[in-house]
Amino acid sequence: MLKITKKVEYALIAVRHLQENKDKLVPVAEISSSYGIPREVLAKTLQKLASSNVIESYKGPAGGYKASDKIEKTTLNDFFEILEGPTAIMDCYFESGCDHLSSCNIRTPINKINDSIRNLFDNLTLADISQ
Amino acid sequence: MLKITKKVEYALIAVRHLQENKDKLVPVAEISSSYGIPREVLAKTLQKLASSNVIESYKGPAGGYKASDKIEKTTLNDFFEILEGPTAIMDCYFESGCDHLSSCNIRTPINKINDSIRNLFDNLTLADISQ
DNA sequence: ATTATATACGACAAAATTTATCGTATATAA
DNA sequence: TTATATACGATAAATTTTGTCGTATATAAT
Repeated sequence: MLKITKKVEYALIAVRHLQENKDKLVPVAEISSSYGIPREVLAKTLQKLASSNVIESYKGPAGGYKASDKIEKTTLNDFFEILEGPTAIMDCYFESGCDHLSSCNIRTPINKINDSIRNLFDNLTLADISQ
Repeated sequence: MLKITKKVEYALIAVRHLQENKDKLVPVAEISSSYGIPREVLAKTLQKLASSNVIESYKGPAGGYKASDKIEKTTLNDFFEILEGPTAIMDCYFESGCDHLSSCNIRTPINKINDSIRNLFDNLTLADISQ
């Protein structure tokens, strides 16, 4: 439990690779083959980061991705939410539809844990964890 | 991702129930039926907490569980690890056997995130999140 | 002693989620 | 026009989580 997904793992690998290759456009295939990541999975992941402007995409031959200016200041919370949706240790924190709400005795604990984690990830940027 | 498991959810519910019923021994069936939790799953979960002395167990008729003295001071990290093993956002943090270690470029980020989460959970007790 | 009730524990099945693959469309530099 | 790269939805495979079943052990009450 409390694991990150492969998507996020791949995204972190890609981001670091882009940060280390700021001078050029890097195609998905380069990252995919360098680290043994399935190409299509990585491609979709980078598409999400691109549509949120964490990275920039360029189509066509000699195209690829590059880190955007925004990348350093992106918080872990934003990064995770771009890829996986709202950060929450239980779905009921965001979704409705719990049958047991009236008898639920862990609302306070769950909220406290959630808030602590969100606070942590809101205050850690991609730059912070790279050093 | 970063979800807690049902096991942990059930354990939290049970712990809170025991804390609210310190005057008696509570059998699994009581908690199981009160909150709609599968009996066997809850039973195994409570067995783990009992063998780690977070709660105390008593067999036989009129037996059941009760909160131990230790319960208030138990950290979230200990609580989670009793139920789920080591806290880590990626398996490679504890296990060996990664094929890509040499080309791994996210060791530092993964370690930083992990350490931050562990630090958070080491400094939050069951008492802290209940208030 | 016997019985009823409760915890203890391992093996396995079902369900849900994550991960990977496939097919097609679109943009663009050469 | 062609080759190369991103964009995106549908579906299949793999893994993990969740739940069930069967059996053993302890103990209070009769």
